[in-house]
Amino acid sequence: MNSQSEEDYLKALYHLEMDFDAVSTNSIADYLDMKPSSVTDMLKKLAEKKFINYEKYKGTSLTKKGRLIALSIIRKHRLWETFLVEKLGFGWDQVHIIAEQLEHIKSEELIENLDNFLGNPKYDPHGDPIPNKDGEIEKMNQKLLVELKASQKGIITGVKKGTASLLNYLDKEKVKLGDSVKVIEILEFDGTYIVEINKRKLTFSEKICQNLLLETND
Amino acid sequence: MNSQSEEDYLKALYHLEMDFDAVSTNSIADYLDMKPSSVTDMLKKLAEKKFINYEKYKGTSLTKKGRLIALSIIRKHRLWETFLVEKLGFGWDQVHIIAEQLEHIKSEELIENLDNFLGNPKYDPHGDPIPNKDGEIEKMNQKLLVELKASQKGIITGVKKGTASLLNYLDKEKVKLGDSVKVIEILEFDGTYIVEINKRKLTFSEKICQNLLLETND
DNA sequence: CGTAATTTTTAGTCTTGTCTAAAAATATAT
DNA sequence: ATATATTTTTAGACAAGACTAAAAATTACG
Ligand SMILES: [Mn+2]
Ligand SMILES: [Mn+2]
Ligand SMILES: [Mn+2]
Ligand SMILES: [Mn+2]
Repeated sequence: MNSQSEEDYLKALYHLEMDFDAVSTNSIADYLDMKPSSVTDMLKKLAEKKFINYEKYKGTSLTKKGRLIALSIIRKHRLWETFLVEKLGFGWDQVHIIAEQLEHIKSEELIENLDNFLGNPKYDPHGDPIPNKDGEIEKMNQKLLVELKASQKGIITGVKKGTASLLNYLDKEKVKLGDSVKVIEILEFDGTYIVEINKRKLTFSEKICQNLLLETND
Repeated sequence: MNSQSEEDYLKALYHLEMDFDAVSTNSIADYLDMKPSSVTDMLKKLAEKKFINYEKYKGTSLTKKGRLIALSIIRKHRLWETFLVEKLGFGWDQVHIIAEQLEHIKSEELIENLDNFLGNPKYDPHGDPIPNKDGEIEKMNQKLLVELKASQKGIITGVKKGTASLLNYLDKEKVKLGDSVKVIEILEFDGTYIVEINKRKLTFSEKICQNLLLETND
């Protein structure tokens, strides 16, 4: 069984991976309002348990195992928030702190019964999608890279149909699904994108940008 | 704010004070499945906070302050149990462990809203009275079935602690909380009770009679 | 490039809540 | 009443999870 603290770290990791390219020790410390040294200690523990990929000084990312745990906590959090608003009459702005505690209650059956009681809601009171019990979560905003403007970010989720060769190209460039992309600059005269992936600057033609799918957070 | 552990100790103290006159270090250790030395440590801390009266080697008792905290935890415990049974469809015997966690969620407003949502119930699914928010709790005229003599009557209000399996048995026999019981005959040689419930004759072993709680009118 | 600034990790401390082993106090029984 | 048994407390250890201060690695800049 994972501790409350471990669960909060994994959840933080999940949210930070959405918003920023690299998840740094300091960003976690900021997010959780803790000191970076405390974060380092916990990262070691989570790496030991194979919940994250962690290399000293190199930042960190969730493993599949870790992501599933994070999603199960987020599922609980959002179901409880829904309960608090729909059934107990709380305002949408009051429920987060309480759900922060309720999300750690241990009982598979409890959360499935709660889900059914609430009528298997798809979204929480803040409009965020509720992951299902297998950790599947609706992709909120799937966009093409070409739709992004300079400084916007996204996570690579796939390519458009009939463009398998693009996958090969990405592979060769060491770009994988799940990698974060940040638009650095868009060249005006031919629509070329300069982007940053894994701290490397890459150049994508307009055609590539028209076929590369991203998940964004707006 | 008190820790989960402190709250569990205070609740244990409250329950033990009901059943026994003096609350010994060992009885608390037994109840909470901990070592007596750990209990001593915690008793010092609770005494420091003025939640208990404690003198080395002399046993302990709750102060008014401590009793109020214990009752507020018991209130939460029983309201959550009621929620789990009434709204989420859990059985009597499944809810205690989950409520053991839920009772520690911190939010005054949460518990008041839950109380209203449930229609301000007076009793939990085990027939135990729910304290109000001022820590007032109904004192029941409760007896064990084994204390009744032939021809006496009572209303089933619950079972003693740690006898969840008895609840299952009663369920199977279609015996519910609130049912009236009349003692028809007590077999002398093994203490078996023949009782009438809902116009049906049932046979209860002595052990069952030692664990079945009734409300009587004397 | 080389130095300065920043980030991250290490080393060591603290608190909470548990434990074991042993000592001290109290209770029981001859 | 004294010896024995039981209960309770003390002393010391440990794990989790936080912190501070300082060292080490990385990144940024002149
Ligand atoms: Mn939380
Ligand atoms: Mn939400
Ligand atoms: Mn509890
Ligand atoms: Mn109960």
